[in-house]
Amino acid sequence: MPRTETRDTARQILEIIPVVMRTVAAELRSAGEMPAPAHFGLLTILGDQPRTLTELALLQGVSLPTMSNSISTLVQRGWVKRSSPAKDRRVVLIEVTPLGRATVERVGKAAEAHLSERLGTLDAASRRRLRAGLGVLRAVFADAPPAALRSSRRTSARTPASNG
Amino acid sequence: MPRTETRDTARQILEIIPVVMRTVAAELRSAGEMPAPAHFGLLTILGDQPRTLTELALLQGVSLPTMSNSISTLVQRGWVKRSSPAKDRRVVLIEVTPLGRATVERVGKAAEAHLSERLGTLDAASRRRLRAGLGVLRAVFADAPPAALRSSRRTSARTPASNG
DNA sequence: TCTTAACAGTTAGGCAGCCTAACCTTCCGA
DNA sequence: TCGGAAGGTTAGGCTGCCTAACTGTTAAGA
Repeated sequence: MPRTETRDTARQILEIIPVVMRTVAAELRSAGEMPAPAHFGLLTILGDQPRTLTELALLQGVSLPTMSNSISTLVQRGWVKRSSPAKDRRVVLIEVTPLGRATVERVGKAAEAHLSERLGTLDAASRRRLRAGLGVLRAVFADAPPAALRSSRRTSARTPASNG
Repeated sequence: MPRTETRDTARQILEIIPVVMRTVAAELRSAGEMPAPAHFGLLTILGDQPRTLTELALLQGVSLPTMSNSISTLVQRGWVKRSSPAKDRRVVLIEVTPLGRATVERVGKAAEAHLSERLGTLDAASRRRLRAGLGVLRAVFADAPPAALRSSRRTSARTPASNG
């Protein structure tokens, strides 16, 4: 990609993502008993299979303490539960509860309701572009975490360059 | 759009946006003296023309106190300055400083550098899809703020349905 | 076996963005 | 002139994110 095009894309991301984030967060807040946007992906990941804290931190790109605190919040609300396999008592396995599954479903519906208002004005082509673009974003930022799964932790689970 | 398609899009947004947000935030943090992601759009808006606090809050979809605090931060760093027009001394006009402009430029370059690594693996078609999708996101979330510019404030600058 | 290093997670402390409630100042219309 | 409306700021609180420091568990080597 030409340099200027990359620059432009970078600026677009910087301008738009925070706005989307705020909007989504506000809508979830207003919908009552909902997971924070940062926790929704977590519940979705856990919907597939139980995971350890370290795996989750790597997958989401946050530090271990942050993930530990996030999970504590989700546990408090009854959406996931911790368990320690007898095999290796250091690790903590996180599983989603039935209530957690129901909540993901509920959030999906609420988000759909809010979003359908906004998406209503779009033509079919724009909706297709939106979905395609989200797919690329996922590929770039979620499916291919920078240096995850082989970072050296103890300096956080992030890529070295990302440390504050 | 069919109901299930909207639902799916909503979930995609809920899963991906926070990850992108974290990644971008981490990269800006690691780059040193940079505006928070939430402040970048602000500087960009002010690059066009000076604005009042209320305008900025409406455009960005945040409450007036939040905008006031954000601006205080930017003032402290020397990126914008407050001024009161003699015409109406209630209002506060915010202008970007030369340093602020330079910073926007610097952030653009830093973001480009980080992003180009990630975007490097994409083929031309994917890059096009990414840009197109960002354009739609902007149209949906930024260019058409829900009920802004005609909300009744004192209950915040947000749309009534968005209040916590 | 015993000691030590590596590993998984938690706790403590701190920063930033977001919110509502309450407040101050300025403007304007009756 | 006086009271309400309008533009901002301050105070207090929540959450997510971080690093540093700590606890408990496992594994490896003398």
